[in-house]
Amino acid sequence: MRAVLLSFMAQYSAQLTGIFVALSDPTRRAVLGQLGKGPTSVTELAKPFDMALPSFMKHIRMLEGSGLIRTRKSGRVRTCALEKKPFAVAEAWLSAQRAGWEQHTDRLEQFVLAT
Amino acid sequence: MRAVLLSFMAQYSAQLTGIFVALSDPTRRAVLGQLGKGPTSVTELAKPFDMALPSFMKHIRMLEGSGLIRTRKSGRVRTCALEKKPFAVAEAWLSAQRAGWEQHTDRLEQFVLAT
DNA sequence: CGCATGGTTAGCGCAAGGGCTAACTATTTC
DNA sequence: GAAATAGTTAGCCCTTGCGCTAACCATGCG
Repeated sequence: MRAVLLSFMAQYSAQLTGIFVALSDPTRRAVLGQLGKGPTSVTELAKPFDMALPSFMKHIRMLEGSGLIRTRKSGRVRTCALEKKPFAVAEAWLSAQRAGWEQHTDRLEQFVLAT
Repeated sequence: MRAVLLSFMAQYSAQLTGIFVALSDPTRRAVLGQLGKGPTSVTELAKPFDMALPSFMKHIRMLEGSGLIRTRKSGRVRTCALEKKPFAVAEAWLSAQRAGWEQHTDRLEQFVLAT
């Protein structure tokens, strides 16, 4: 029961870590901004950046690994699309922090914030 | 004029990078959660973590470097306190993304998101 | 004064991040 | 079928992140 909660927390924390790591690079943030306009192929996405394709692909893989984008290959072209849920996860953590500033009363919340 | 905007964008992007890097570590997130309850000394903050002090201090320095906390030493004890503005910066970027999903019309916004 | 407490500095080790080139595979397209 | 296009794989380099120990101030207290 408590073990279940702890395991949930561990996964949640790992997911948060992945998301924030992904967001911590300007190239990846720019890619996300671009994908906000709609699904795009890798080569198309890479165009604005002065970077070799393999390097760029690492960013794509990292974005996909964190769940921030979804990717599908049809024919020889891989198309990337935004995945919106992880953004909500990040926003939720931030607003949980904010919530913590105001009231320091809820014990479960304290446990969550502290883990 | 345009150069000014570009320079602003560069700093903004660097700040965002710093913030997300800082948030991408579980220990640092936990510290922030703790600091939500009020200012705390380094040793006090370090207690829950099975980590040597110098290692822990690196996290503190990184949090301070990103602007997420403020730090002041009086006597032999260094006290850390939350700095709330950077949280707003992160939230602003996330909500700008969200805004980008809905309408792709504002040209300045596109420029901002893409940089 | 002398010792405990709270940080700090220096240096070391390992893993991961972010970039590259070279070479290769798998589709289209002409 | 040959050549261009779109990714992929492998391997290398260098920097940074995150942990450690050992040794060193600096302050507070008995």
